[in-house]
Amino acid sequence: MDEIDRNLVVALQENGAAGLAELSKVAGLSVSATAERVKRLEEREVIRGWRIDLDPVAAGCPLLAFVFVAMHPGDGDAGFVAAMKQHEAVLECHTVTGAWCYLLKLRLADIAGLETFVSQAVRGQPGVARTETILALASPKETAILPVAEAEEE
Amino acid sequence: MDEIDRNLVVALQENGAAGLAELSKVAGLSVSATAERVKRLEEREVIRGWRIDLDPVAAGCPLLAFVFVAMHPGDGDAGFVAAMKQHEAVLECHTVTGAWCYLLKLRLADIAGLETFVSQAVRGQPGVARTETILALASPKETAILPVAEAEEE
DNA sequence: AATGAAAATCTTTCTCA
DNA sequence: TGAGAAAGATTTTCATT
Repeated sequence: MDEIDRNLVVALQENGAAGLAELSKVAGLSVSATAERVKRLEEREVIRGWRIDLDPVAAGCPLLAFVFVAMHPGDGDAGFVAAMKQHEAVLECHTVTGAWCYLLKLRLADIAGLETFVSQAVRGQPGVARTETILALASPKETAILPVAEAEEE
Repeated sequence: MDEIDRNLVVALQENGAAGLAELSKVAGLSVSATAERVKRLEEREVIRGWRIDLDPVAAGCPLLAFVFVAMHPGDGDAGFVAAMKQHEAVLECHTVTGAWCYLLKLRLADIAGLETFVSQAVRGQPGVARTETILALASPKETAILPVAEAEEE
């Protein structure tokens, strides 16, 4: 990750459909050298994949909720984590500091779907002790674009 | 958003670099008809943009934190929201139900950066009454791939 | 590693249904 | 709105520095 890779990655986060002609200007390299750079970023899994930014309303999952989960101590959590990974509605599952064990980020069609999901898919899991559900009423900002640190050689 | 659009969007969420040849198989249409479909999905802003999935460690922002923010009543929050939108470290800013006003999702380089950011960029904002910071210790799942509901005509 | 040009591939446009 | 073919653009490969 030198300065050129950094510039490429910043440009591709804004516009993943940018062509090599455009990217070569960003990189200050020829088209073929730029293509080689992008290929190596993929090989090193700095770029893990290519995605689209999809409108959640159009996708039919306008409801955004966060769910804190506390587990009974002692029981392993592997089953719980595996279950969360399987559900499409679970966009994120983090282990967290503080009073709770997990924080989930969910996207669902509506409140009825949330009710069903939390009571069955989450609270139905073995080991779950308590949950707390928080609804997002609005999202002034929601991006997957990461801040990219200044270049440090790798 | 008919069944074909839905299939296209599901395929593109998995692989945004899929070519029209591959997508036309998914859609069950010719290449040109598929190209027209994708173009219309962009025009209708169902597809809002093209992105890469970037490794946060390689990007230099391995630390993930959630920050709850309570505001003093009465003061407008427009300034706070505008400030959060400007900061790259703030990936998400949601207004939420419950005891807090906002939930922020932050990505930063390290704990020192988090300390500085929360005390200055967040707690330094006019109107902020209290904050609570939660660290993610691990993220068994973190995706931006949305669940796409069964087709409903638009 | 990078360049420039040739070759291969993919996307876009256009006509017709 | 879709299919197929031609035209145009882009990506990939390769020889060279």
